[in-house]
Amino acid sequence: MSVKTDHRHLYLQVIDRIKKDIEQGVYKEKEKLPSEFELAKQLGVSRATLREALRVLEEENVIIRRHGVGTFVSSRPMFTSGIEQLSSVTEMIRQAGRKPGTIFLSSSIQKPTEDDIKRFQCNKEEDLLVVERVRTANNEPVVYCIDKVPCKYLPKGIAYENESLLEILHNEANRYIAYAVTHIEPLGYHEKVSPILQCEPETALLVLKQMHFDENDEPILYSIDYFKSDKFSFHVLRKRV
Amino acid sequence: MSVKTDHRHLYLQVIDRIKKDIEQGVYKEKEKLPSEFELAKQLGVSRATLREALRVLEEENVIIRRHGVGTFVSSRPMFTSGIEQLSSVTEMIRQAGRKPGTIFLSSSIQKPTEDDIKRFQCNKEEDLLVVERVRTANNEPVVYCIDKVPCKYLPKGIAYENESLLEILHNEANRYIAYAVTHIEPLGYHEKVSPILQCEPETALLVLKQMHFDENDEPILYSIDYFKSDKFSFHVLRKRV
DNA sequence: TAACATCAGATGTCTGATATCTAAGGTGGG
DNA sequence: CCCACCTTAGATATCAGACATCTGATGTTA
Repeated sequence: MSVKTDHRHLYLQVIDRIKKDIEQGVYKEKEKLPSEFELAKQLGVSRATLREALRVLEEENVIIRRHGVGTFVSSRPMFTSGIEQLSSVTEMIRQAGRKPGTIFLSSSIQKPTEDDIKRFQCNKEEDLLVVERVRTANNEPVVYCIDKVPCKYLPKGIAYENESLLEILHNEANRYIAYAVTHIEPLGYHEKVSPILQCEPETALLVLKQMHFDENDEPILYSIDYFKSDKFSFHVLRKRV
Repeated sequence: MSVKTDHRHLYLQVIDRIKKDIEQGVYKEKEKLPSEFELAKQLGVSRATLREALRVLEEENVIIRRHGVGTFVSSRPMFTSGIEQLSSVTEMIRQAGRKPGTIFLSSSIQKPTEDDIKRFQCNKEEDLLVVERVRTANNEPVVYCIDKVPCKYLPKGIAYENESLLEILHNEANRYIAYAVTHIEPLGYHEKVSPILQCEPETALLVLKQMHFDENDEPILYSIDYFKSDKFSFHVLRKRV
């Protein structure tokens, strides 16, 4: 084990450990895991804690459990990718093995629209910072972004040009974005955006409109991202209920 | 309690019970739930079982737990809707309060393509049933569907025109679709599909390409659905990892 | 008034037990 | 030889009760 102690809850560490073991091939697809008793002993945790971790992994479709039989690695474990996972555009580009970049277009202070007031649960006099950017991969424009965030969440005199907004919110304002509700729309052609992204006429756009919340469910950031569909691909795991 | 005993696992019943209580307003948004000890006593289960249920509910963003403080109803509990939930197109239309219908275009037996072989893990001589349909809402075409399913999963001499494919697979072949991996793409204009759906030139399409699996992770059904974007809206809850 | 100490109550974790399910193997009658 | 039934080992499901640790509130003291 490494020297640095992990202060996160035990069951989370167990989840990560098991995921890592599956990814690294310690347990292969469809293979049976050791029994709960045995696995708990190996990991040095109680069976109850191990079971909480397994319950989450089952929920995430990483493993399959059968009463009286055993626990198996799902034939299609899905850790990564997937639109359900919230990651910054920068991260997506980097994971695709490209060099991320940003072209800064504009930033302004605006009053909220009717929809903004609903979204942020704010009053109509509150100031919003609106930032307009183009994200590039290997210097090629791939995403057009508009971000709106109430000024009260931001420290004054920050250079939005360089850092990621998520990072500024986290580091400077101590607001950690925990999840987002994302609306998905297709767009054939956009008078302003399509030329910016140098889209061929037949290239459609995928629009993600996202309301970001922090751990306390406070609405922090609203963003609209236009993705060039020939450069990005999204997928979702859909479960029957 | 009802007479019929519930043979599903206890923790699943607890999950449903708590969800129902939240939906029916027994516990309101942001409200604190009883302590685990108290709640377990109320529900007549052990604390360990209750905790497994709470762990899943936390994973689904229905509740928020804070060590040493308590368990709270999320301010935005999301049971329903959302693209992560796998439901048939018929169901979507019905939930939107419209009358679902189907226009049957064609069905044929085809040999699998290269991609199909990979998808279904079948050999190149296996027969696939390919069905082509248009789904309507209040008699207006809204979705164009192509479904591919290996013939071996289907009984012979079935009328695909009327029933849902998912239902046929469930009732006749005893194959229950448990989940699907869905790829999302935008499409500006499709030479064949756009006219069928009577799309205005500026109306883009959202394409969902879905590989459906049963409980044993066997690939059963591949479908491509073209949604008119002005009639359908999708959203996803994205969590940070 | 501000920093510190204490305490109640909540979630986190552990231990060890029993209940129930499943697959496999044995056993006997046909 | 085969099939139906029984038994059993081993796995997950659930339980009960204990202790550990964290958090927020309250009280105390310099």
